[in-house]
Amino acid sequence: MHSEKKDYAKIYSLDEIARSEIDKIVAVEPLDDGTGIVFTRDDDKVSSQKIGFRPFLLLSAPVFLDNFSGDFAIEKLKGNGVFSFIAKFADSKIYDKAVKHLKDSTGINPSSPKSPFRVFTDPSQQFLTSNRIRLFRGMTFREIRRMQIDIETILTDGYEFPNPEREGDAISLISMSDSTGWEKSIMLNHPHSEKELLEEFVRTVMERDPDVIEGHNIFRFDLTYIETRAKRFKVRLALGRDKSIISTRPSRISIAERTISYKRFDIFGRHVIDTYHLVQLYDVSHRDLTDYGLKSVARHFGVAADNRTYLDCEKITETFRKSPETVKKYGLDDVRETRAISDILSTSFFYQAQLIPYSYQNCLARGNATRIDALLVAAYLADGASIPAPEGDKMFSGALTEAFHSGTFKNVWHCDVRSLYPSIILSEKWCPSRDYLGIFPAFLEKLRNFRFTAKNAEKKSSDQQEKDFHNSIQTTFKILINSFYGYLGFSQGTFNDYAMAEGVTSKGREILSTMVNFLEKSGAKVIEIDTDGIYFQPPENEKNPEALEKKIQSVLPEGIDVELDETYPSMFCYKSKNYALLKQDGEVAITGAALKSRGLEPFQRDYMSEFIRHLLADDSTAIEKLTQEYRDAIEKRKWPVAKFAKSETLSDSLDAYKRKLADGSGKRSAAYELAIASGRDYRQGDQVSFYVTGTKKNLSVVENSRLIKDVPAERDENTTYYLSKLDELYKKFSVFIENGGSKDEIAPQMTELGFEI
DNA sequence: ACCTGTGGCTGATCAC
DNA sequence: GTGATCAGCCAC
Repeated sequence: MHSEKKDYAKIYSLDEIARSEIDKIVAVEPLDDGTGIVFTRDDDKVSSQKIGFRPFLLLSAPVFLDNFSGDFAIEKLKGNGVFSFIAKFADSKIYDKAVKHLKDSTGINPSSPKSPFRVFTDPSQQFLTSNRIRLFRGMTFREIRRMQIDIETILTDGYEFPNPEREGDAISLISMSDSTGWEKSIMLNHPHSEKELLEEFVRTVMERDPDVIEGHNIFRFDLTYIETRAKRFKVRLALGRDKSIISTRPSRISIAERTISYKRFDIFGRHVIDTYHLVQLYDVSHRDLTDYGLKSVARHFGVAADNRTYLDCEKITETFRKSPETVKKYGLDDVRETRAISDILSTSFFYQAQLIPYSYQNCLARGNATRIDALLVAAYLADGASIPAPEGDKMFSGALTEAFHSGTFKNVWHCDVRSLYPSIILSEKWCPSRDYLGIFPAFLEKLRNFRFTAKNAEKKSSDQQEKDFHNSIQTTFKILINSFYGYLGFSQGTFNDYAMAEGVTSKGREILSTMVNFLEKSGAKVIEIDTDGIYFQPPENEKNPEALEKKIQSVLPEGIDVELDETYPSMFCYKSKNYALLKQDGEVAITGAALKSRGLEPFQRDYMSEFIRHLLADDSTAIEKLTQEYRDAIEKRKWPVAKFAKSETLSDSLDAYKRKLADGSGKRSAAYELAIASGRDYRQGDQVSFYVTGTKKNLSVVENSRLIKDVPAERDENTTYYLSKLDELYKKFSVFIENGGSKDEIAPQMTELGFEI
């Protein structure tokens, strides 16, 4: 056993935030008979126990259930929350009837903001909340058993993409592995038939009895495919811990501005995790992945299998016929990479599930603010306290951001405030207006202290495994801490508080302004600011960053900590939120949508990146040479067409797009039109890569574009169009080329920065 | 059934 | 051509 195990509970005392009456729970399954099953794991042994489950709902007054007959009890909750009565039902059947009764008798939908009753639609949330239990308490990530699966398929001759509905397609291989290092391949013709292959798969899952099943794109591809084939061969996919069949329903996950529809699979007593979702969630905050494919992501995290073979769908069919062993190796590489990616990305969700009353699978599917809400509401109910209703949506202002100067600058320093918004909330001792127990600030403070402990433990630890463990905990708390501010402005947040949200951002603007004013007074040249950070040239006589940090700190309020973390030989500032930095080690870091957006064609991104590199090095000759090279390459079609292809994500389904066009609320878009014309099953969230054809400089892109996969033998990308794009870029950035100095563009005056120090 | 926030830049379409 | 509007992506 690792030492991390025994220390864990003591160091972080998660009980202070949410108690769990039972340890080492790996899954819960509420049933409809007034009980629920709790699965616990002790090393290799999984046990189950039945405990009571009385589904509940909240009411503003008992009168709403006066005419409802059924086995239930109403209790009064303390405090002044609107929902001050809790109705507890004997079982879910009665509960469901009561919900229907409330809807019918009042004509009000419980999800409407003015509803006099509140229901929690997630049964596992109710079960965890009402029984005061949480998943995984007292366990470390390596103690649960996670299985990875991946399938390969055979294509019917003449087809490019797999389709389980086609008679001639088939699963050729199921590759499996788990967190103990166990691996297995089930191959077509080894069990003889595809039916036997599926049966062997079901047997193996039940035998290995994993708590979690993972896969890359497992919802959209692997499980969907397996399900369809199993139906065809009448194989029962009895993968549940109660031998029940895997179930599905349409669901959605929202990741940043995108909402991805997917077919959700649920397995009784287990969790299904898609690393494809994990990868996209990760990319929201990091924005450093080129694409979300398994191989490319594995490379990005440095976990790609050694001597990996790369095969596309058609190749796999052919290769499988000739050399099944090659495909077997390929499949095992896939599950190993999936496991490695999940090791990195799912850990923080595992630890969140120890606090939040959601199943592990739901912890991933729900958003940050929703998870915080579940945590806060559970704490109130655990205390027998009434629950307020969210306040109505209001607009409020955010952070200060501005580029005071544009051009290139030598010797640029950066400072920022550590966790600005959480620090403001804590140092001001602010509390959301309806949080009468003061749980919001109390939890925020605890989480901050836990994180501090975890960071120290990580630093002190010499054992890599222990270091990783503390780092996962640290990251988990960081995510939760940062969600607290956003929660204040969340329209569905039970304790949302727009005035407080505005107070936080306003104080943030004041603090940033104080810093800017101080720096300018000291003789620094402030270049760019955003929310909590400042890029500036230090005062001429200032050589010591640490000394300056102390000076800035001295003008800030108690509890607000500034960090002068880096100095750069040179910076190119383009516009607000768009700049490039030359680091001490020679690396160039580019920030901002205008300079590195994935929406740009690769040739534009590459050109800008090199242009900026030369700009930072003051090398105008290289820029001229670069531009000439690019012109030449475009004219003579020296690059693959992919270099000119835009990749766009379809944020709507094709049907939704058509509907918007039809009712006049939408505009035509090349990506959607091409997706529709292709006849392929494009869905919301899919990527479309296309390039512009034709010969004219100005033309309608919608009417002159082609999918990248349809490039004809005779190249037809519109060189005139792309040359003009290059010219525009050159024009846009060449104004910043100047011999030996910075071209200082218009410097908009600080208008809102009226805080004197 | 699902949902953290605001601020900012750019290119494409479309009405004028 | 020009401005308004929108979608998409990004910073924090």
